[in-house]
Amino acid sequence: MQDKVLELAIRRGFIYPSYEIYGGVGGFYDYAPLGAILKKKIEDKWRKIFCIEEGFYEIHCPTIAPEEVFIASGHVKNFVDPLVTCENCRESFRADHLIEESMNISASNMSYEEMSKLVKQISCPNCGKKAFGDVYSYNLMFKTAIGPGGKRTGYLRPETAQNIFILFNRLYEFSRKKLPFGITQIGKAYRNEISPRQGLIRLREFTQAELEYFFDPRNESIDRFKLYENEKLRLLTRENKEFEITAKEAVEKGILINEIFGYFLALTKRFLVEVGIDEKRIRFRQHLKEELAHYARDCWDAEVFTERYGYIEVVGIADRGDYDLKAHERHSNVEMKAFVSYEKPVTIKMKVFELNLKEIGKTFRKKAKEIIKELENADEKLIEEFEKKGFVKVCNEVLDSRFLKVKEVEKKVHGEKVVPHVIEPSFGIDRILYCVLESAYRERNGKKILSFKPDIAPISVAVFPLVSKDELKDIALELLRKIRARGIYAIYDEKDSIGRRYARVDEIGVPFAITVDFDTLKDSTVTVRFRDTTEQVRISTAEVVDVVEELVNGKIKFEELKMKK
RNA sequence: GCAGCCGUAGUCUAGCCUGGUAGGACACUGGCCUUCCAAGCCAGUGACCCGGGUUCAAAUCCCGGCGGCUGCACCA
Repeated sequence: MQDKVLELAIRRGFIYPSYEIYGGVGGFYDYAPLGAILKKKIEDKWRKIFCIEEGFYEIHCPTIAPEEVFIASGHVKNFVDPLVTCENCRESFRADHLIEESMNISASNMSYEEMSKLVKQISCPNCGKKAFGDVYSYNLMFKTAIGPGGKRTGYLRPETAQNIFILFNRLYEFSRKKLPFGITQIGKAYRNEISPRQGLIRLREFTQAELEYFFDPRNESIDRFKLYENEKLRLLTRENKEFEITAKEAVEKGILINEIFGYFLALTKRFLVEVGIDEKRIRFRQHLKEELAHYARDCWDAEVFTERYGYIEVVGIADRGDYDLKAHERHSNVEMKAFVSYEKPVTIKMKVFELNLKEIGKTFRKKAKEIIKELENADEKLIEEFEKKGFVKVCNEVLDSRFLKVKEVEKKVHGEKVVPHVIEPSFGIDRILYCVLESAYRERNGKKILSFKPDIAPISVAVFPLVSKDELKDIALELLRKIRARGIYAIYDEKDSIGRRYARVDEIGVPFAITVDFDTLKDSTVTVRFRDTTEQVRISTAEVVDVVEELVNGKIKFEELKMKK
């Protein structure tokens, strides 16, 4: 049986298992009407915190990419598990783990052939027989073909990040060629999980919200850090120590390697709290060395404690260093660097080759271009060699003083090119949405309530006539129209008793209900009811739309409204 | 991917062993009633996961698939 939260989410239209009429497919969920609004509100909260307030911009890119992208990024090679299956009992194992455990040697750099040989000597931990087949790789990326004929291999992206790295030069230009800058993307990513389970926790198609923060590796401070430096963070370090500490202290003590980590951990916590997750359930866990992704130098996961699944990872904040930009530089032959100016230009004396281009051209013809390039980029070693021997060998040609000589030049250097480093907070929106649902779930007298924050709830307001009579209905419908005109999601219901209608909207987490009753006809006031306490206040029909808008936006709280009245 | 258990309206479930008209509760829809927290009355919609086999006859027995749960394995 499915758990209560998932059951409610499916029954009341937050999510549906996908492709049900054809038997369903594991690892895919539809966002139903209420879930789609909830997801959008969570994403908009993320945009507010990680884009608008930070001055970072969001981009949207294709979800299909040509093979080259993931060859460069390392996903084709590294996004795989070497598996081996016992021919006797059909049990599958990670081949490298098997070898490491039973032979006590490191298998991380072994080829599949080597592993296949070794694995034959190992008894199956399940049935005890030596019956392992060959080691095969299982790549978690979905493969597809671009265009007719299947000539060009493509993959569905396993993370949104690569698109941003590929666009580095464009985005650097857009950012007025200044570090640091941040670019975000909210979009779908795909991983062909071996066994997706646990509802929204492990999906084959999921939504990521990612920020790539590009910075000069020699300057790891971040101005805005002081805004969040006193935020308390619960950390679980690689050494398995768990404690609470302020962001500032964690950086000062070197637990977090720089202010940027401190800043994004604090910002992440703020986001999770603002969508309605209890801060007591949030912790940041540092990845173990062997757990790190192929691109990561360090990584802290934000984990949320759930009743259903225990601690689950909802955010990964990774220091990707210069791994990705360098990888794409190498594979695409496009330079991906930022120019960082020095505070003052530096004058340096250096030796360079002065070339006799005419002579080189005449002598080496077509090869000249290549030779010139080599000599222009010559390093100290080569120049030294020339000074010692009187000639150098470049591109298999010998060049002596007829072609070049050494001269000393003074150069004013204004700065240098650096490959920016990247710190990447990456959010799993679907998992966060589950945490939001679970955090909001309550039971009251046997009735189920989703106690969303007012600005996160999919439907913000319900409007009811106390009983289904025309004179009350007309007023209620007019209020409904006015509320909707403000861009607020509102619903109307006149069926069944008022108590039943309150219960119905409590179950989908509508925070406020307006009821038109017989007093409304006398004094033009209506009641506004708050979901979490069932308390009511009377507000004039003239004011109620403004008041409700403030309540929904969180500008005032219901308790404050109650005090005023 | 392996193993065990499971799959009946929107939900929870009876029926399955022992083959023969699939029953209930809640929810939902229409109507009546109803002056604030799942009231009542009347009427109604709605289901055997898919495919194959056995049989005169399959929700029920058998096989395969799909899906779910649990365990193992995996999870950047």
